[in-house]
Amino acid sequence: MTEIQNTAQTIATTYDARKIENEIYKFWEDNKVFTADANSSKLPYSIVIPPPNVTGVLHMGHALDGTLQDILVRYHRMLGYEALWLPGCDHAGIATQNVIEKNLAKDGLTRHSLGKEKFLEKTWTWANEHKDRILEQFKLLGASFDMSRKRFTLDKGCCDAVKKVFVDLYNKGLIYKGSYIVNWCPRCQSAISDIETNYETQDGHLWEISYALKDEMGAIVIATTRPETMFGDVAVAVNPTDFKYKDLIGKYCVMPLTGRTIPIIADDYVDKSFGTGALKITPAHDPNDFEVGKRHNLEQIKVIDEKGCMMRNEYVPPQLQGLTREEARKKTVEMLELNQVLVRVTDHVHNVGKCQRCNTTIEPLLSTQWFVKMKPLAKPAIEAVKKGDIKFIPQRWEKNYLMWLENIRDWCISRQLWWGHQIPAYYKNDTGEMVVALENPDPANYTQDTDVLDTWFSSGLWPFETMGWPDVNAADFKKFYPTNTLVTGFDIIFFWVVRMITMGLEFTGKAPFSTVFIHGLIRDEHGQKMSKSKGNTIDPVDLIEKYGCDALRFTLTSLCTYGGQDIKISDEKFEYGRNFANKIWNASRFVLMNLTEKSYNLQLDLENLSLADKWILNELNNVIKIVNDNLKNYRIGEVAGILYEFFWNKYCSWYIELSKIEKNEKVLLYVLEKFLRLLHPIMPHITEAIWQKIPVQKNQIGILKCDYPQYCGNFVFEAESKQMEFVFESIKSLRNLRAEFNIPLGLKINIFIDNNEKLFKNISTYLSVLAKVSKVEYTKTADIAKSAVCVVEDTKIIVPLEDLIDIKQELVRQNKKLDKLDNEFKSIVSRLNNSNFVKNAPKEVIDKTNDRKLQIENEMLLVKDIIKKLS
RNA sequence: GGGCGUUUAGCUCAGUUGGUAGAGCGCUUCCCUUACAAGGAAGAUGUCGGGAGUUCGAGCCUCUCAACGCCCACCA
Repeated sequence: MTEIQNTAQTIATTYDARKIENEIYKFWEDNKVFTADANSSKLPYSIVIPPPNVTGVLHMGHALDGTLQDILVRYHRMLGYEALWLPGCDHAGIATQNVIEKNLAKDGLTRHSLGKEKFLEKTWTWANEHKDRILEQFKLLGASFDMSRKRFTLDKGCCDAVKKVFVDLYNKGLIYKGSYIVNWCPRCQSAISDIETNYETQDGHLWEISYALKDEMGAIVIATTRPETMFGDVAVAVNPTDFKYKDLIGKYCVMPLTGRTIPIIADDYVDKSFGTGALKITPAHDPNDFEVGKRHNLEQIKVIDEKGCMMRNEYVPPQLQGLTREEARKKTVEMLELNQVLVRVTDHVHNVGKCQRCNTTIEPLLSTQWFVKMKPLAKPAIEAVKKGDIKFIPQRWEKNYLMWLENIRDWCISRQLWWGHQIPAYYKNDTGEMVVALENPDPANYTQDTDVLDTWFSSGLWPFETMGWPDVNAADFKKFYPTNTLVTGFDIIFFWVVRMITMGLEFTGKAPFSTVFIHGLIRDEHGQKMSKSKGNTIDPVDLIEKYGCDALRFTLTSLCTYGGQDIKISDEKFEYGRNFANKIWNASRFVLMNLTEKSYNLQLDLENLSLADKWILNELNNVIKIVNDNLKNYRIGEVAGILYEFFWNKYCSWYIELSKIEKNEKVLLYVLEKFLRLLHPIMPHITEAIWQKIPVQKNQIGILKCDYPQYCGNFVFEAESKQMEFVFESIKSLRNLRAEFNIPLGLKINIFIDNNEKLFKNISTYLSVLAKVSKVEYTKTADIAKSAVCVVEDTKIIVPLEDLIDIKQELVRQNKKLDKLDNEFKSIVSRLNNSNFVKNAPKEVIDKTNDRKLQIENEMLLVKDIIKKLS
């Protein structure tokens, strides 16, 4: 009895995932094994995390995204790269400010009643408290973060980077300030960008309103979905080719309710067939009208304010002033009706812009904002993908990316919030003269712009601002930038990926990563997006508690497809990973329990390998090759499947079972150890835990630092593998036969074989244990009248059954088999008889078909022979 | 309006250069065989959405139709 056996026997039969996972993660942390060395001579491999919001709690999306990143990082670490996974958080401007404001509202406060200074103080306190929470949760996933490099988008380094980028872009003329129509959220009290606006289909109306012609009889009828904006009208537009209105172009009309006079103009933009063919132009409250207004040098009249209420000015009738947009619409319609200028109302379905953050209806509003000129920045970003400097996986996302960039519009980057990077523009207190600079030129006389930048402005710099940039000599920047792979969901390609690529190319001259690995979104079991309001969320922390982190990781990984399809999950699906973990645990327990001291090393004695040993080594070697190929090509789901299949159905079901009969401890251990390494990136804890228990001299602190297994020519045993497959087929056939004839397990059987005498002699002990065969005899003349027969390739396995056999049943069984063979035979023959097939098909295919034909022919002969003898 | 995706066993889905279909779950029968009942053995189940085409050969390529889903655009 050895010391190790004692140890192994104390291992519980059911895998206690949480206990072991916590121990193992602590072991890694205590030994600081995730800290990357910028001075290492190894090749770098780096990934920056898509920084989760400080407001966030871990959700399934993070779990998937984090697992995939961790797999890549751990794999490359084992391949011998200096691997860095850089963690951090995003300050998440609007999202965070909304959370704080909501908290204030509970106490009846607003940010304005609190004041900017106090509000920011409160927000910082909150952010500091929450900043580490989500990263701590990521650790529950087994994330091999380098926490020594943890970053936050509002830390000093990021602020410096943001300021430098802003100032440089401004000096290059790529940032400008101007009065344009923007998407305004009346609730957030801020401008938002185009992609932060979501459109929602709503039932509405189309109101047709009559505008009287000036100085003559008649009127022109316009159609609008937003009558309340009419007070900002500056023209009525018609299509220049519209016969109906040809004579009115250049004339004037008088607006109802206010009596203001506006011109009738012609513009191609107007669709003759929509509505009445006449369109009111409101440049201050509609993006299209804004463009029309610019073309015709029209005035811009603002009638709705930043809160979404009617303004108090000369254009808005007094009874409407101060009303909300919704109230004003109702009232305007009433007034129009009263004045008998409302010609017609029809139902009309249209799209309404909503704020991505708070779902408030967007007000297109004329406003002075900061913009980034995107066209010049987009050009190199397009090139980088077209040239292949950056590759998307799956590739189809490239099209999406290119189409968006090719049609890109300027990016509104200023937000009227308090929480974020304040814009580094300073205005002279007396003259208002503006200076854009890294620092305030003269704090006594200059005041900084109060706007802050879009959150995505700072996260767009993430891959290099976290590496020490703008100091281009920073060790991390030199070693780990550009990063290798960016892992994220498709939902933030435009928000984030595009910005990182454009900014990275502009400021570092290099693409920030070479591969963008896009995965699907996690959905609930019905395919619905998970959301708190729907109440269909699954909490990854709950899953980890219930099934274990490795189980969660394994299940998620196995559900990933190369096409990056969305992933539907339900609680029960994680039993798959948990069961696998338990299987690994118990198989390892078996191996460790059966190890004797002479096998306390991982060296194989290649001279003394059995058929089974060679088979499993050959299988392992193939798996090693396929797994490496797939990992390199981001086919990670495939890897999970291959490792599961190998371990469960090859190693456990056959090799361990065979080893109970005839054992090669060294091979048993060798294969297990290699398997643990192969699986480690996906299931890091259990593989580490078991590896630590293997009683051999180790030159690494943990499995995470071990080399990843590589294909080796010494372990190619194809012929032996084929033989083993034949053995398995034989055993399976005999088991099947036993089941069909209800032969109790306790009853051993004798068999006769008419071929492969030597092989069967060799494996008689296997047959004895695995198919309960007591005696194997070779004969060409067995009497099969009272026997059941299995035909396995070129061999008849004859099982004399005496009174256990029902001849009729056996005849049915054999005929069924013959039918099956005959079907395949016919199809093969018809193919081979087809001269075009023989002429056109490649030689290998024809050879293979011929081989198969011979094999089937042979089997059919054997089966026919049996049938003849039985009848 | 433009683009993309999906449609394969009862359910959830794989299927990588075209060579007569796979997994997990579920189901049926049997087994607590000393690693594992979160287990073991045996088994059943599919005109691969419809149609046409290319090909010796199509789940896979082309066209077309249908259903569902997503993204972009925003005719007021």
